[in-house]
Amino acid sequence: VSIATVSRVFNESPRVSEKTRIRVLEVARALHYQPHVSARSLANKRSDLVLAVIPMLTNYFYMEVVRGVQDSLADSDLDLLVYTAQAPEQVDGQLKRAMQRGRAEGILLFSTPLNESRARRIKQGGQPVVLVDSQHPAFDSISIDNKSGAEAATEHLISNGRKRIGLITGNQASIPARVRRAGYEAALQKAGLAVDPSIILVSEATHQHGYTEKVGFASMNRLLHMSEPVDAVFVASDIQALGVLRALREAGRQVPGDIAVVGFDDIQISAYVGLSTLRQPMYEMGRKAIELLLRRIEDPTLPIEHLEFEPTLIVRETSGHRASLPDQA
Amino acid sequence: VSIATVSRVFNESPRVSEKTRIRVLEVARALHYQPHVSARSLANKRSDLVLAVIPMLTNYFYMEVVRGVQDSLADSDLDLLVYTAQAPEQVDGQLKRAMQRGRAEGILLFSTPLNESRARRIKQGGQPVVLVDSQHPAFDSISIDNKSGAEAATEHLISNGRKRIGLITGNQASIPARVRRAGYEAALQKAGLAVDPSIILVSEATHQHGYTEKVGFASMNRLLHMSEPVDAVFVASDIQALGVLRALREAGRQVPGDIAVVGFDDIQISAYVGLSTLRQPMYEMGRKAIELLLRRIEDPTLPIEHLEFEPTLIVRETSGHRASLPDQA
DNA sequence: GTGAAAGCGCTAACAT
DNA sequence: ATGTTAGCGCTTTCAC
Repeated sequence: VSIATVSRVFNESPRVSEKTRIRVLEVARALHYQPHVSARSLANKRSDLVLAVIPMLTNYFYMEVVRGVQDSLADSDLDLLVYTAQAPEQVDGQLKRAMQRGRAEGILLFSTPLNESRARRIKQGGQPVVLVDSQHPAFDSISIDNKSGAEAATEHLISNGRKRIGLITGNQASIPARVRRAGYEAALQKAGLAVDPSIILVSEATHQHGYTEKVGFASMNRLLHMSEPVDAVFVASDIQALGVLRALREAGRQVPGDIAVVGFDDIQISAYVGLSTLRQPMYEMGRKAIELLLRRIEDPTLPIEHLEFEPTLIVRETSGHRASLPDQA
Repeated sequence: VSIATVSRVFNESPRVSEKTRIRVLEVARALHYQPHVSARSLANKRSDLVLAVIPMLTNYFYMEVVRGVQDSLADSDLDLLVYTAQAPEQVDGQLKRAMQRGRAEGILLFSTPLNESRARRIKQGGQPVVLVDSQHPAFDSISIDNKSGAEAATEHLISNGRKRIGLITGNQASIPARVRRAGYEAALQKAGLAVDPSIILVSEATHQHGYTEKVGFASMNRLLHMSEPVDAVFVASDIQALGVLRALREAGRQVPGDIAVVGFDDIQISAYVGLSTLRQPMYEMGRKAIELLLRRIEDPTLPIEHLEFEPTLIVRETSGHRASLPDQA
């Protein structure tokens, strides 16, 4: 019963005889011995910890991503330390806290646009970082192709025979909001349809970047009171789309008869209300994020990688396939 | 520029002159010096970590509780380590992993019924543990009063003038499922109504203890095909209630006209579909859980505390107040 | 294959 | 008010 030997046993060193190995293990169990994590990590210079900095964990999108993260992590001996904010403004604080803890194997940073100062601070930490749902040239990232998603949504509505398609989206301070708008406009132009700014409703709200049920409700009502009515709306987020549907219901409009609606995100509720939308492969993104992070931890010299997932169009009741007239745009 | 002094500065010891304090801080910042967490915690014998073992983090209930937990933690200097399972069977594994990490300040164990062997193993760990959404005499716990909630739901239906109230609940292996049933029966008896086993539908499913949309759908259909129809259903979980509502819709029944429905949990979707239900104060439970844990950490000799929250009835559209006939039961 | 000993970066008691 | 020193519990050369 030595001491270095015990260490060797617990680290599965081959340089220990089967006999003593078993003996040590037995005694350890009898004594309820547990190697001390901090001491290990001090001697090792590794922490077995992955940090996740998440705005609004309470969001279905993040939950699902975290589920993927956890599943991936389960195969390794890494544990997950979660820092959540209640609002984007708090992200910086949580990030600082996470970086202070330092010495984590790596950090997953969710949905946080990186300006140069932020990027520099993070680089300085010297820890591997993977960006989830945002991008920056200096870091590995996992994101989704918002533009092509928005295009797909809009094209779907066009091929449904819709002629006047409105857009309801979030605050243009949000990058996804801008990109989704770009995709919408691109699809219209590709189809030779006019882009009419009067039916593009961009939220001015800062709370949640305007991605709320309320904003959707109000925006749809504005759209309804316009002289030249729309026959479809692409709503850049499902949560807003819920408000849109409520406005339509209260106004007595048929969906998709009078007006078709397509959202974005495929949050959990969407399936229940029959909302057509674009699904992001959230779980897969979580798995991939850890994969990227582990790869980077193993070899920090690897070239930076940007993975972009394609959202997939889910057609439900709010945008049923219309008896399509021959398309003579 | 000493060394112990630096330590003192970072631990805000009063025994250091303002002058050197500032000088140390400056140099530290210039050098990007960060105290090493593992070394601290080794010397300190404290880890600044709280562990949470959660089955199915991806569940709205847990998310909300975790939100409360995180908010409470934000005021302290503790961080949250999350262990999630994908299924109750995995909880043991995750719990073991959590206990192995050991040396956490404390553990929050969610929704995990403790048999004696499990309880003993946990006690052995010697760490403060707070049970959330379960109970055991040997540990502090936070739970909700399922019985009185179920009673409230049933009484609400009775006072609505409903005469024949069915019950749809989960697998009786689940304690909440059993307790909610007991509450339902108690309320009926109190009102002098008969308890009819033929309209009490208990799920046999093991997956999620039968708390799924599918099970709700199937159960309601069975209820619909009985000779003596019900005029109300108390569904012991909102997720099942969603299935119930779908079954009703597909059968062309009016809600609450023909049949009233009350769920339990108040998951996020419930507000959108107008489901009457019982809300658990999830966020508050999270905050309280940390409060209890911190108290216990500070003074392990404190008497064990069991906090029981009352769920509150939320009346929405699926159980509108009927023009109530004079109650002459 | 096993033990002795140095050291990981910090804290805390002690000394000054 | 500051420096010196002995651990905290482990890993890891380096001997044997």
